[in-house]
Amino acid sequence: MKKVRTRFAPSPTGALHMGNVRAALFNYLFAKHTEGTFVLRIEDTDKERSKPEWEQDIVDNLTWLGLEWDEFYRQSERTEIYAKYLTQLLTQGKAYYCFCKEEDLEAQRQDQLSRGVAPSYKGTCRTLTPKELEKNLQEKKPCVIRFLVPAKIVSFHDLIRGQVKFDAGLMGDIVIAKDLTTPLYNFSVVVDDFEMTITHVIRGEDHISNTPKQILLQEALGFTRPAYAHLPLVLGGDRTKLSKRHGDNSVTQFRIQGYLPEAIVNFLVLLGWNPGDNRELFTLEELVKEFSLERVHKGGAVFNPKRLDWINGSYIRKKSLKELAEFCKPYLESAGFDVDLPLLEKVVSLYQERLKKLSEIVGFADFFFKDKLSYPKDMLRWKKYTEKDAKDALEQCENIAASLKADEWTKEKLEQVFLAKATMGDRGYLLWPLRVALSGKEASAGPFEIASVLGKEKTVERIQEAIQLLS
RNA sequence: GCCGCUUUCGUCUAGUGGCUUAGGACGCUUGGUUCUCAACCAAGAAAUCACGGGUUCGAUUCCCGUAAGCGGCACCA
Repeated sequence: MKKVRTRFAPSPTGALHMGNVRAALFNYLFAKHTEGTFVLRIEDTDKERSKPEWEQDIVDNLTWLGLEWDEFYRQSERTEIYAKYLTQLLTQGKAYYCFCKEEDLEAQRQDQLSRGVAPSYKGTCRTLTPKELEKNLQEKKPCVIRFLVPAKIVSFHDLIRGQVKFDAGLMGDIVIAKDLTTPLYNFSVVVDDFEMTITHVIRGEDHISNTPKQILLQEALGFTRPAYAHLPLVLGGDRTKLSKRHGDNSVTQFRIQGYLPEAIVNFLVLLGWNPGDNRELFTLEELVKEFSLERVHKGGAVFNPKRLDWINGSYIRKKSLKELAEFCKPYLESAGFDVDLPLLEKVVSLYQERLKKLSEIVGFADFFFKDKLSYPKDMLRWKKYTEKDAKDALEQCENIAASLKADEWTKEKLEQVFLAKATMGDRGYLLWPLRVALSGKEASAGPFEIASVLGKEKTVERIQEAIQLLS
């Protein structure tokens, strides 16, 4: 059997977004599943809209996600190849120059639309005589190159959808290039997929109506036809195609918020695919082993951020403390804290199971890095107890803390000693004010956990500050 | 408007004619644990399988319509 070759072909006209990544991922998985080749092809034929920084964004994020490509191409570097095939079509009479003005075309389109006909080019320049053509070219009239679309029914087998049929007679002669050195999407794709011997074209469903155009072009050029698989769309909450309207869905944005690459991959693969059993969590390697196009869905899937959070949280819980500390460090630093890694490891151990995304570490654990805490006095009071009770509890804490030796300063020992020595109604009587005094928050890790990380000196200091607040 | 695709709990989905009183996960609710928040455990609510008609002894599963939704209809990709 022929070796599988797939490609991910983004255009660098914007940041890589989640919809793109899902397409990239499925191409990657399908190729790697059969030990095939995964090609990254930058489709930068649109000179105005393509920008190097967007290409960089694509490259960086794919790398970060672990979707490494085996071959890399840039369409802007392949103009001679397109020119060659363009000339071929022109000389064979399968393509022709069109001198129609854009505004005329637009008027035509509007007219067709209002009459309820499918808008398509009528083929005015198809019948230009050689003399007219010569004259127009000599006068350097603005023109484009159109493909003479044969009026026939095009049908193809889609690996996900089965047989799909289109009537090419309805689409009119499409523009395939602005000139010999400026090919357009539908043309460059066909040439490249052939030249790069792509065996499987796996792309979003939004390309399904481009497929017949590309097939006709292949036939005109004498190319072989790759297999097609059109993926269901990734949708926003309103069930329309995921786009800027739904907010910033760039990979970079998710990365900044502290989503892990393995979580993004795991989340995305489950949008339109499943292994057929109840498993939910997969590594990229497992996915490579399990993936198959047969199990890909037909219907679009809504991007559900809550589910991403859950998956991300479960990956965060799998990280070692060392890794997690390193991941969290930049967030605290950009919040203005000086971060010592060994300390951070301890801090992170308290919050590992609470984090849904790395950026949350700042809101959870900032109090470990602050010199002075600030919180309302009333926060120290717990439920039925009074401020006086809180003060009493804290004074007991101060005494107990002061009595402990430095080498006894562990979570277990602290808990044991505090609970044994203090006189209290219920645990909350002591634990709530102590926890608030140490963290300045209504929700946090337990007071003894915090104290063990904070150390004796800082713990006593914060207890005293709380007492003062209550005095 | 035309062409195409799609349709199982709010969401992601299992399900390939009887094993289904339609299963799992996220989210949600309640309880356990508990000083709080998470995590964890347990329980619960949540889908007349879009609708109508066939085929069949029997349809979520097969066929045909209808509806709705979405996608495409560029000198963007």
